[in-house]
Order: sequence, then C-alpha cells, then structure tokens
Amino acid sequence: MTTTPRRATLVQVAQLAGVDKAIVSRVLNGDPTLRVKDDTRRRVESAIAQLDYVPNYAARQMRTARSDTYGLVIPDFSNPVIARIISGAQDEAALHGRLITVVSEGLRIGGKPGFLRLLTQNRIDGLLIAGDSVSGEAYGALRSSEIPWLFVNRQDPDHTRYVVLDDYRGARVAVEYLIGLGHRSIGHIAGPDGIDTADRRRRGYEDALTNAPDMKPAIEVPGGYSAEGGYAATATLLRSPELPTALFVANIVSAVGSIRAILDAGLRIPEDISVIALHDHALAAHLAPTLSVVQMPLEELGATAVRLLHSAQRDDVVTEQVSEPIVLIPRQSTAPPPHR
Amino acid sequence: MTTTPRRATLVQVAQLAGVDKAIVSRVLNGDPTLRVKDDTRRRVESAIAQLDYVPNYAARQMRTARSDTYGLVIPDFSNPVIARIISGAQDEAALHGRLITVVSEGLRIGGKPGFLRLLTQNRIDGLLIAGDSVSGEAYGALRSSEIPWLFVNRQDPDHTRYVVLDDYRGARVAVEYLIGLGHRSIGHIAGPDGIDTADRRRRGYEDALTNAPDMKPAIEVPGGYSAEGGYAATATLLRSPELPTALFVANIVSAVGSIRAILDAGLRIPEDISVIALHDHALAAHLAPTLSVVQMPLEELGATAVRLLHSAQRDDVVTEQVSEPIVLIPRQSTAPPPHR
DNA sequence: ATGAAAGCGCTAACAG
DNA sequence: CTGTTAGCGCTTTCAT
Repeated sequence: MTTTPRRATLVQVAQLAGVDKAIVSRVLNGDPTLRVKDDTRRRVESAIAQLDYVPNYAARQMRTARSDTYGLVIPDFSNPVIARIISGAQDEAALHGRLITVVSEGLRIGGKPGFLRLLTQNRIDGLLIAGDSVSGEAYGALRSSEIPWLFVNRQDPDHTRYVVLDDYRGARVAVEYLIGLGHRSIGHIAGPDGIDTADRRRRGYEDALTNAPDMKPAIEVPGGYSAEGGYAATATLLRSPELPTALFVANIVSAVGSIRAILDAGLRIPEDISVIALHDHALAAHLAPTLSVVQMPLEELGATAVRLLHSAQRDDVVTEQVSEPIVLIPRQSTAPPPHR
Repeated sequence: MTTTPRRATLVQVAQLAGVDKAIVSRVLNGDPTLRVKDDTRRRVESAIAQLDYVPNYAARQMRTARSDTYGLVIPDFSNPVIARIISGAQDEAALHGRLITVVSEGLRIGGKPGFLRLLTQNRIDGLLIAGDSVSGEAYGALRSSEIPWLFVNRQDPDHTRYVVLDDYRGARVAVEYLIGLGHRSIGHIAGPDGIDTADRRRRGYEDALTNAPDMKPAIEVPGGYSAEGGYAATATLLRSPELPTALFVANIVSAVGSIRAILDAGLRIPEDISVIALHDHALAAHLAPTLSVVQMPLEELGATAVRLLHSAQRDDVVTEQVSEPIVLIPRQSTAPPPHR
C-alpha cells in the first residue's frame, strides 16, 4: 500500500513559511493592500514552490462565490461556424485566467436543459448563448438569474444583450464583388426566415442590388443553414424563368448543397454560374470547384463576447457588432458572367 | 435599490421543514440508509420546492472533493470527427448527472497547458484525452496525478489506458466493398505515419488485399488527416505508373482533398476512379460527387470513454475497442471499375 | 507587518 | 427515525 500524497493546503504552506495562512492567501492573490517584508514574501513563495502548492479551487469558489468559469450554449458541436466561435471565446477567456464550459442546447441533465444546471448551481460567472432555442421558459430563467448573460451571433428576444457579426456588410461585400465581375442577375440562397442573421444578409444583398445600375430583380429563396436546405433551395431557384448568372449563398454549409444542386442540373461552376458564400472553413479551399467566400471574424466574435460578458454590468444594454476583419477570398467558383 | 434575493441554503430549507439540515441533505442525496417518516420527507420536499432550493455546488464539491465534471482534451474544435466524440461523451456524462469541460490542447492559461489547470485545481474527477500532443512533461503530470484518465481514439504512450475504434475492421469493410465491386487495383491514401489509428487502417487495407485473389500490389501514400494532405498524397499517387481504379482514403477530411486532386487531374469519379473514405459527416452526402464512406461509431466512442472513466479503477489497465456499429454507406463516388 | 477568528454551505459520523 | 457535531480549505475583517 502506497499512501497517496495528500495535496498541500494553505495551512501547511503557512507552517512551513512560519507565517499565518492569511498572509499566504494574500500573497497568493496579490492583495494590493498587503505590506510584508521582502524576506517574509520570499519565505512564503519558497514554501509554495517546495510543497508544490495549488489552491483548492472548490474552497476558493465557495468562499468567493465565483467560479472563474463562463458557460457557452451552442446548437451543436458539428457546426463549423460555431467551432470557430468556441475557439475565439476559449482563448480570450484563458487570457483572463478563466475557463469556458460548453454545452449543447439539446443536452438534458436530470430532465432539465443542461445549461440551467450551469446557471443554478453556481458553476459559472456568466453565460454566453450561441444557440437558437433559448427562449420561452429557459429565457425566463435566464432573465431572472443573477449572473450576466449575452447572446452571441443571435439577438436575444428583447434585443438588449447581444453581440453579432456585421452580416449586412459581409453580404454587401460578396454581392458587390459579383457585380464587379460583371454579373447583373444575382440570386440569393437565403438563411432561415425570421432568423436575424439571415435578415441582415438578405438586406445586404438587396441593398447591393439596389445601389448598382442595370440590375435584374432580386431572386431570393430561403434555404436554412444546412446542406440539405441549400440543395433544395438552389434546385428551386434553378427552375426560375430568369436563371441568374451568379448566386450569393448565405452560409458556407448550405453552399455545399448549392454546388451539388448546380452540378446535378448539368450546369458548370463558374462557367455557367458563379457561387460565393458567407463564412469560410477549411474545406472551402478543397471543394471542387474551390469555393469563393467572404470570411467573417468568427473568432473575434467569440472573443468579443467574452470581453463584453467580462466587463459589462448585469443590467447594461449591450448591442455590439463585430465588423473586422471581413475578408473576400476569391477562389474558383466565381468568374465573370457567360456571354448569352 | 432592489435587494437581490439571496439563494436559499440548506439551513433555511431545514428550518422551513422543521427538521435538521442533515435530514434535508440526506433526502436530497437519496441516502439509502435514511429512514424517515413519509410525512417528514414530504415536508422537506415541499420546503425545497417552496424555496426553489438548489444545492450550492461549490460547497458540495469542497465537502466531497468531487466535482461531477470530467475534462476532455481535444486537438481542435473545428475537427468534425472530434465533434462527434464530444457529443457522445457529453450525452453519456449527462446520463450520470455529470458535465464535461472541453479544452483544446493548444490552450494555455497563465503559461501552462489549460488542461493541467483542470487537473491540479480539483476541477474534474477524471480526464479524457483525444488530442495528439499530451506527451512528455504533460504526460508525466497526468501519470502522477490522482485522478483517473483515459486516452480516446489514440493510444497512450504506455498502451495501458485507452479506448479506440476498430479502425482495422472499418478499413477492411471499405476495401472489401471495393473488391466486391470488382476492383483489383486499389490505392490507399493513408493517415500520418506513426499514428496508431493510421497504422490500424493501413493494416486493414493490406489484409483485405492479401485475402483477395488476383489483387495488384498495395500502393500507399501517407497523407495526414487534412484536406491539404489528402490533395498532395493523391496527386502523388496519381503519378504512379500503375494507376489504381479505386482509392481508400483513411479520413473523410483528407478525402475532400483527394476528390479535388482527382478532378483536377482530369479524371472522373466514379467512372475513372472510385473513392471511399473512413468516417462520415454531414457534408459527405452533399459533396459533388456524393462520397461513399464507412461510418464509424464516434458518438459511441465518446460515450464508452466516459463509461470507462466512470467505472474503471485508477490503476486498471484499460484497452478497449469500439466496434459497433460500423456502417458502409455507398454513395456516388464508388462504382465498378472501368473496362480498360 | 502579521495573527486571530469567523464563517461560506455542505456532508458524514455518531449519538440519541 | 432524527439531531448534534465537526470540519472541508479558503478569504476577509479586525486586532494587535
């Protein structure tokens, strides 16, 4: 039988250093009001090092009622757009010495949504919501909770606490690029009806058309942000009497479905029709054809969300937009329109 | 000034119910040795409901030295294979009333790897490692830590605590399907050299060839598990003197690169060359052409990992393999070989 | 410049 | 069947 070496506590450090545990605690936490002799401080620090002391997080959390952890609710880990938001948020939180606990919105623990567990059990100091389905009862629980929260990439029902991307500008950049290539008839495979990100992209598309001369009327088909949705919407759009020469797809995942619908219809990309999508991800550069995109600042969105959660007061109105950098990445899927 | 309603504590519940807090605690935790009058139990339960009482998690954690949380180290949130492992792990943990804290292996907090923070701060009751880079010093910290840990989809350096997929069988299923279609010359775009998942897939490929009659020799090119790697390896392979009629790609992400390399070379899929990959994800059904795959039980892998972590003793040797369900999903990218 | 003391909210013996 | 007790390890206020 080997005895498991019990982890050192504050008291043991204090004993070794020959001081009271209060001193050790204050040294550890960098208490600015603390005045100690250099020698004392050194003894404390060497005792900490010698015992390999690490503060007990649970005890500290209990005492301070803080967890140094933020929660993040996401729709689904398999969404590549969300993945980049998580990365940005986690890295930013780490800069503040904090962790992020990510839960998917479908998760249920003991019959209740998993994120409510986070909320009520004092496990987090703040909550970010990047999911669609926090509404109704769950939103009520949020509103009445004591911890700060913020919607990410999505407006909250009351439009008071959210941070979103500048989807409007992203859409304009994409469509104006197509116009610059010479396209005069441009269709839009939109996001789901009634989702605010989709609305902003749609307005960006429409305004880009309106502000250019000689454009054919807008053709919009809502497609959802899935490959299936993109396929179906594009198939529908391709049956329009007036076939556009270019397509702006609201989301890179639906764009994959779009591309297949176009190729399935016997059309070539970009010879017959150009395609550009919003958001980038690793695969876009390796699809056939490689996909032109407008890359949106998703990591920055996640990071900004953490910063705002960190600094904003519980009842502040926070309505931020992240606009930089928005980058056009032309690849094979866009070209000047065909002569007809 | 509104006074924030302080959350109810165990003592308040006990007072309201007219019993001692110990009783409340034991009712709450379902202590099997507890004998109480039904009436008492009812009073306790109604007091809990009335005060909307939720146990303070930090206090409980401090007292019990358990956090009801497992850690999971991943290479990267953007990896679709990893995403499904996370989902499976999180759902299984929820069934046991536990949460999962996911950290990417590159994360650093205060100059140290983020997962070490989890480990030393009593934040987790166990750690799953699905990343590549937990080795050397970090692995030492793991070995000497008191909490149980388990490698997922990857063998640990000592080959004593891991759960992996049956990559060998997945590979055989894929290759034997190609053989069944009539292919006699099959190439392999392999995973990274020296990674155990890649080795098992390679052996499955080789054995499938060996066990079939009239097969042309194996052609293997290591490609990494990235789209770039798949593109480069496939481009190399296509310059072989003996061009295979089918390709088994070790990973779905690299398969995207593979497809593009083949199309870029002016070959058609599946008319000139068939392609099948290991692992499925949502996009595979929407690539052009849609991609045939062998779907591996990634959610089950995550869930099994949690179950093993949960039940195995700290020093048990755990070397599990998850084999069910492995499902062949034929799509457009595979067909009988061309007549030559 | 440092120590003493109180207590955060909970669980687990043990006593009755 | 139920109450009492003794902390878990830490931070913070107040003395000295």
